[in-house]
Amino acid sequence: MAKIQNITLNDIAKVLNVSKVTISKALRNHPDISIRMKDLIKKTAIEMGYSPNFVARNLSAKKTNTIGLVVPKIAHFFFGSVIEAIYDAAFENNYEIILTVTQENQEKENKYIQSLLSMRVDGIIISITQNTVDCSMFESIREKEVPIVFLDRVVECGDFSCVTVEDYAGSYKATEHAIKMGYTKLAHFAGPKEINISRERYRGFVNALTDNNIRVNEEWIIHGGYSDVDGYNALMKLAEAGNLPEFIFTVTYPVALGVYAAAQKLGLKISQDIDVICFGDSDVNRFISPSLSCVYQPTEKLGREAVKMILEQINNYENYNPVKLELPTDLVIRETCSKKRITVPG
Amino acid sequence: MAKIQNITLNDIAKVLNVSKVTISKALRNHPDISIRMKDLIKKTAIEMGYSPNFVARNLSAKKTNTIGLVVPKIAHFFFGSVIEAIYDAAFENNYEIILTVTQENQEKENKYIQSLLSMRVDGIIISITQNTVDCSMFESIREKEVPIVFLDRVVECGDFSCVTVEDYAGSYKATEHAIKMGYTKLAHFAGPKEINISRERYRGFVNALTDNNIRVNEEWIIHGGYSDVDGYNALMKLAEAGNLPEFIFTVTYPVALGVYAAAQKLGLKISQDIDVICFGDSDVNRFISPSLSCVYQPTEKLGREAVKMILEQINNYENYNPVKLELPTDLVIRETCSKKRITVPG
DNA sequence: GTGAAAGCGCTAACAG
DNA sequence: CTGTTAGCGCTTTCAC
Repeated sequence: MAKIQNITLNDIAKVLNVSKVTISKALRNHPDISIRMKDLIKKTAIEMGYSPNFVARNLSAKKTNTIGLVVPKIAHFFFGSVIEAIYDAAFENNYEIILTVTQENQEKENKYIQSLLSMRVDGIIISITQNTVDCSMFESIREKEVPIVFLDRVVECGDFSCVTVEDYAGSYKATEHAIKMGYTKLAHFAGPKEINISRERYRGFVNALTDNNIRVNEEWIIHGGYSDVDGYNALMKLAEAGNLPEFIFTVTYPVALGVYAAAQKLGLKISQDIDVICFGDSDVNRFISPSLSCVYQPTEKLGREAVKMILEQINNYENYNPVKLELPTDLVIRETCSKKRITVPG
Repeated sequence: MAKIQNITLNDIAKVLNVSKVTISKALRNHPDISIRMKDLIKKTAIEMGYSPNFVARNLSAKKTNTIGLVVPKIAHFFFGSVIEAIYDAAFENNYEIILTVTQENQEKENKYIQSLLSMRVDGIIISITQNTVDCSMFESIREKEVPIVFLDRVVECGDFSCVTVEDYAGSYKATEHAIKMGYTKLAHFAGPKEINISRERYRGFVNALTDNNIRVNEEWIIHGGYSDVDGYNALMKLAEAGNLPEFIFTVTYPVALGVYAAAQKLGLKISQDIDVICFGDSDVNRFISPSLSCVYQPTEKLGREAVKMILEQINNYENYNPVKLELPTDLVIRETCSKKRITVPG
């Protein structure tokens, strides 16, 4: 429209009677320009209210200093804190983040990736949806030679860089802890089978059982999603079947919250009647009652490592080899599953 | 680097032996081009793996189809859900969101706004930090004629469009409810005095008291931040002073969580010894025990309205007049503050 | 219906 | 140290 035109390099150049190249260089601190000139130019640029046009700069430089970020959710503690860490790390390295949220929808995921590609981001960090099975998009990204790093949820195919946490070891530890507390009837409310994180957490649970000579009861392994309703429904289902476990290991903290809700509905006391540990900490785990023990994931580190990885790839795509980094997890015991159980014989 | 070049309009043009203008028009469904030609062009574009270059397009079109979003936090339920709503609304309208997170830091806020301006976003939606007092940035945005909408937290100066919720009425309702439940010793853990939302919530609390002939005890009004530690510290402080209220109205839900934690530490039973209502719902309010009553904010609507407003402004900047929209809030009573209190005389 | 020319604002390469 | 030239990939007139 009749919008006021932004000041351009040329405008400054005219005022100062030099060429726009000089202005451009001065503003970017190019060594070519004398200090006095730089100071003068910077001063007038500010006075004139100059705002560099990144669109033009990016087109010309064939680089955007921008990282595309694709996540399934945002109103979830895990993603919220990973995203914050990624933003911080990017900020420190003078990169912008373009965040997209897929809402666990693969179609959206594809559209967003295409947008990011069209925006010519320098690289992409992605945590795939729980339904992402088709890999063609990622292969085409590889063909286009766009750096990519998978975060937490990784794709099965191809050889890509990724940062994950020790899902297997974390689950194993948590489950073993429950066994040591004296539980023998253990359930697992698991996630979608297709996703690496659910599968590894499931494996950790099962192996901890078999290693301790406890039979795995298939009825007590319920696959669902990652949200509270999944936990709620799962416990309700077990209650209906009239076959309750003593302990539940849940794949995420929202699932555990669902268990709390269902337990209240059923008149079961968490920790006394039925005990719980979940994978993944959150801001509220320590506030709910009884406070919720969990497998802690280093979200801050996860985000920062992802940024570090993508930058390395951006800065040296030629000689870059995919790296798979797995960060350690910790068992954080709060009130749930904290008391040794006195086993009452049969 | 030696990166594989992206396919350009020219590349497609050469293959098809037409001019790049024809390709450009066809791909954008311009009526100029015949249907047959369009189909052919679109088909080959896909075959060749063409990815339109938005950077070039934006530079040429002087429009980016992009909205800048500035928020103080992201790992917080309120912002998480507002942001998701904004993304959804933008997606439906074919706009991209560029999200920036200030971490309640005004310096970062300024830097991010400058970046967004340099990226030539078509408009900005912002929720300011709890420390933002300097208004010069927003005046300069107005001068640059960049559309802007304030969301929830608004700036005091100037006449800008904004979407907020009924902070005053919501607080008033909540406080009045507590009074009706029989409480006479009411406290308010408030937010920073400078921010509109804290101030309105504070006003609602105070007016509900005075309208019901209850004296406002200044000791029971504690100004702090919006996080759990603030709630924790506030209750601890009151406990030390040995002068506990019966009821606390907190400015946010994290502050209430802090109160829960402090109460546990102090051996006080929430709801029995000390009751609580908070402003703002979250995914966990109903899971904690006792479940937390609150003033519900329509986050989804808030986000969608903000997008609607900014689009209206973008599409018609000339004749646009600032709009101030205030969305209604609801009182959601769960377990806390749900039982009529039998007042025991002195 | 199609295309040639010009330009968006900036940077890189090279010449002075 | 400073400036000239060319071009990034696309869209917008305006001719044909």
